[in-house]
Amino acid sequence: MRSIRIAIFDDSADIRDGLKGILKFYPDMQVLGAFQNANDIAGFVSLEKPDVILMDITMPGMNGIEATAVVKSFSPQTQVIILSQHSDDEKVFTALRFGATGYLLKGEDAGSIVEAIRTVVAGGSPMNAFVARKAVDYFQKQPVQSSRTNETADFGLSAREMDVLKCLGKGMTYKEIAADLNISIDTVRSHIRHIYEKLQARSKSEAILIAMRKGLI
Amino acid sequence: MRSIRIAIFDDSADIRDGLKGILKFYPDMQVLGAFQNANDIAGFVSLEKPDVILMDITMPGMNGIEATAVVKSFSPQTQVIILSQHSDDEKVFTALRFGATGYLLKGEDAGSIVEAIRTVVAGGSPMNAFVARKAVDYFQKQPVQSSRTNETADFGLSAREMDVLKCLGKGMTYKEIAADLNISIDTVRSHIRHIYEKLQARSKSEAILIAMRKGLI
DNA sequence: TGCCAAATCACACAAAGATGCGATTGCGCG
DNA sequence: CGCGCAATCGCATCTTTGTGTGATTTGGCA
Repeated sequence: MRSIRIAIFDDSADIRDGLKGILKFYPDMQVLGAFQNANDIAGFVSLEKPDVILMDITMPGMNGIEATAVVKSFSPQTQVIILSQHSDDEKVFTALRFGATGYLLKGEDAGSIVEAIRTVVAGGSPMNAFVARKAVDYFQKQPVQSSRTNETADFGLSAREMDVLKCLGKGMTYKEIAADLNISIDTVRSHIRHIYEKLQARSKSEAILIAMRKGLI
Repeated sequence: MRSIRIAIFDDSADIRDGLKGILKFYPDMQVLGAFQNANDIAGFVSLEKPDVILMDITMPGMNGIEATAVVKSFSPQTQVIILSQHSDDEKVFTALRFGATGYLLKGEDAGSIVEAIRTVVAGGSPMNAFVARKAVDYFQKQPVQSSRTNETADFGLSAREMDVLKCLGKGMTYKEIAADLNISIDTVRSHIRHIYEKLQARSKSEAILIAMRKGLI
């Protein structure tokens, strides 16, 4: 069986060395190269056309997402597995849209990495479960509005305030929110006032950013 | 720690018994019941509100997808893991859209099932890699445009526009941005206008949300 | 060299949002 | 049974934002 030809792009030498060290134990995996940035990735992939690329998402210069797009344009058959620090990254979708096939989190054990490489070669998409959750949530756009109970803990926000906050998180205007929730625009104002107090925000933009950071939306 | 309360819906007695047999070995997993069809699922979930349901996708009477929708409407916090024979069906999307959180193939080993249950409880989405591939392919259906106006690539945004966008991404007002970048407020307006055109946004909130989704900030 | 695009600024007006100061209703809880 | 709080709504006022319609300068490049 032909060995799997792999390239690594990551700005951390530790990660690069770690990955190389792991893959060294597998005779059917051949590391073609490990690079600290993706600036010359076009030339490399068009020359080598690796089977799999392990791609860090944050690198100086060209980031992992742009790099993925470049890879796919020069060597469509190359499978890109993104390695990211966080799962709460909106970048998941962008990376997938730009052609990445797998999405792992740093800190997966060695076995997972190797398994992921075999999986992409076999035609699957190795996804960290928490990353996958982002994609799943994407499919479930419609809010399955639930508990009318006022014990929505999270930030002291009531259920209704959460409804409004979710609307803010979709970029809706006061008017749209009022229509959507079947209440008057003044009630929307009222809820938003309280949301601002509780989240210590001063504008819609701030409220959205805080809510996202705190995982409320 | 409270044990995880689980229900099983599958028309095959072998599968039901197999799953029960596996879960019996884990003291923190409690099987509330195992049923051969989902016809009475509404009453059951509204009464028991299980933490996790293992749901076969093909059952006589109500199928697993409809059943999932019912479950989520009566007990939104219940996590549904679909068990399917094949990964090559459309049903993946439908099931996810109707509220399923995990999607496994029959024939996963015992450890995977147990791990999947723990994963959904922890807030992740256990997905078989080949099922995940379907979802990934879905994201890649919408192809990407590569407009290269200025070298800042991403969305045709110029370097200065990116500066302004990053400020937006911090929740700053026009006035604050103007001060921060040492330009007049009208110049800020001007840049934001162009950002809105390029991102197809109509407000700060929308611009921020789009920019985050696309990985620009 | 002449055109273009980016960056800067200006003014005016309309729309949206933020805030201050209310009011009423209905529900749970001590 | 009264208290508090969530949810609803109203109005007034000011600030911020969005948009239409301009202008000037500068650097690149065909």
